[in-house]
Amino acid sequence: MPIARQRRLHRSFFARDAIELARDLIGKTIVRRLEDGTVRRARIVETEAYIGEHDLACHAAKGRTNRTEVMFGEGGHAYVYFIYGMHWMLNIVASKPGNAQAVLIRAAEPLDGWDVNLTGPGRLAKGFSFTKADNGLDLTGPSTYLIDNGSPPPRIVKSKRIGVEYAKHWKHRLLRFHAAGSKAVSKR
DNA sequence: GCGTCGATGGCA
DNA sequence: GCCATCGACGCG
Repeated sequence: MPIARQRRLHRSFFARDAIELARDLIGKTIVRRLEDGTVRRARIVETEAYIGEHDLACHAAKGRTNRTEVMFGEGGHAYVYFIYGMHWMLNIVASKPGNAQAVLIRAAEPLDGWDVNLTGPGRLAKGFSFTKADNGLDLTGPSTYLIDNGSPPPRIVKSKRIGVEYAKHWKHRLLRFHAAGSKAVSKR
């Protein structure tokens, strides 16, 4: 058995359409170094694509505001927002500057024996301690980044995005992706 | 195991 | 007023 090569994901990986990025992020590993030096890692198993100002489920449909500003910027940065008065959501900005797309990270499987529930976007952000302070964070930087561990990509299942009933015809689009067979996929 | 409901604050 | 959610609760 050859040893799988660990490859860091660079800017070009993120500077693509959110649909492609959302698919390709399944099976990739998030790595986050905490202030005390601890490293936490998890394998992404569920994502959703939000594909621009025309997508009524995408926050960028409201135009360029203080909240959505980072989505209009360079791919590979974190778009972190607060919702329901208590939850933070981690998104990864996709595409090129001016094209406001992002991928919501909905669930992951903790690695290295880390005992935490990362099933659902609120729990995932909480587990990794993503907050307002991380909005705009470069995810190709030293503290938080993604890697491809070289393992074969999982079979991917497509479905409708969760919680976007308000988005007119956009609610029907199959823009949610998850790894087939993972027990860590959010329940709904 | 399921459906329903309340929490709680930023946002347009 | 709504929301890219979660956990608690009641059911029988």
